[in-house]
Amino acid sequence: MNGKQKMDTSDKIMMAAIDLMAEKGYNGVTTQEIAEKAGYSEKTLFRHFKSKQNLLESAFNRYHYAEEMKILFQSKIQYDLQSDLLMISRNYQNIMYCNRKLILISSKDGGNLPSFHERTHKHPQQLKELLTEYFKQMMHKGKIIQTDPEINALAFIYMNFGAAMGRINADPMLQNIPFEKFIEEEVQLFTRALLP
Amino acid sequence: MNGKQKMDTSDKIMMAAIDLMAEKGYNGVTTQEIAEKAGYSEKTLFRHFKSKQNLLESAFNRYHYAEEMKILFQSKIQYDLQSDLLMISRNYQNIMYCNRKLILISSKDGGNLPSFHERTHKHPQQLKELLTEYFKQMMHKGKIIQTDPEINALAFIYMNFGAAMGRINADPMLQNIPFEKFIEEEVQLFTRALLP
DNA sequence: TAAGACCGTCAGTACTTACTGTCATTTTGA
DNA sequence: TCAAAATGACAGTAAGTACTGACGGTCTTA
Repeated sequence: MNGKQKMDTSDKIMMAAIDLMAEKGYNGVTTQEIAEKAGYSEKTLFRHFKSKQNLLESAFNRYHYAEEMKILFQSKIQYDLQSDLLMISRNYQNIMYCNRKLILISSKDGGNLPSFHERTHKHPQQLKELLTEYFKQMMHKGKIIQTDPEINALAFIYMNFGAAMGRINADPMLQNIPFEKFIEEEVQLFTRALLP
Repeated sequence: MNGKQKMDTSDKIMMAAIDLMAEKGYNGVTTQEIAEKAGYSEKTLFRHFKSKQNLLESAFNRYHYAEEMKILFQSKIQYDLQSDLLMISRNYQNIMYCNRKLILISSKDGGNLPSFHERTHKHPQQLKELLTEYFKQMMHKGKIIQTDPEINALAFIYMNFGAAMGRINADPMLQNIPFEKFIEEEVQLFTRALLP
């Protein structure tokens, strides 16, 4: 097989699948529709993927963007509250935006597709632990006030999660505000709340 | 028709439909399954609802809990930041929790079901406007610092939205923390950030 | 030019599923 | 106790859908 040619076809089909499934859900889209959107016949779709489920799994593996938060924490933390939170928030939002369509599919059909939910819920858990540990250290250094570090981490994550979902769903509430500005102000709000 | 008896049957079927659709999505559940879960035959389901779509719409109308945020603001605001935010947050979380299954259905199949997305996105928009206006007034009274009231409103809503989604999806991150405590701390964090 | 990789068309299979019709049975209320 | 209402059992229809097989065409490459 040529490789390049086949890769192009597979890619087009996978992207079409992601687009349509993000919009209408796994069960809301037919293999016929996916093939048509990709510009191929349904037969070709099944020549490249052995089943509809296999198509989704392949697409997920191919286009799932995962950045290791742990490395980020180890390498870029400066123990300056504002710049650290800004760095974390920007990276989180970047990951969420890169994976936005997979996130939509996961939120629609996560219950049905087995390995899906697991992989989309491992990262947040890790982030919470890293962030909790970070707040603990900052408290120990006397750089932030004494508060529950776990709850602070949760609040920060949930605020970022809410904003990410708003952006993904094109929330009209966000229309008038540049997203980057929202992130900066959100971080500043947190900073004011936690600085001694 | 008796009315009472039929209402019981209809209710059971609607609740079964909501339960299953919240779990597996509109297209992931069959009328057969719904009827069985409700304890009736599929035929009876179609005697009470003319179609699957009609069943969902009826269930939505019957069980959609809508509290007027506007009235809440008009009657219960005291212009004390901490108690006001706590009241707003508790009410918001209450509405989200009452509608949790409908919210799940809406997030899965909102794209397909026409009138759905509209009705689940009108309230947040109104809340944002009320909250923005509230922060403006608080700034004018000198009770909070000078910041962008719209962004503050957004941040507060998104943090609450994120937490609500976490609770709805039984997020393991929330396991160790009583939800009410999280709400209180979250409000306190906001209060510290905005008080002069 | 010949072989092979890739694709389209079309017909078709097997299964699911929303929805209906018929008739008998049970439940309910006056 | 009787009539009406509600339900179940079962068979069946029509449409949709994932997936396959057979054949022929086109394009690249050696």
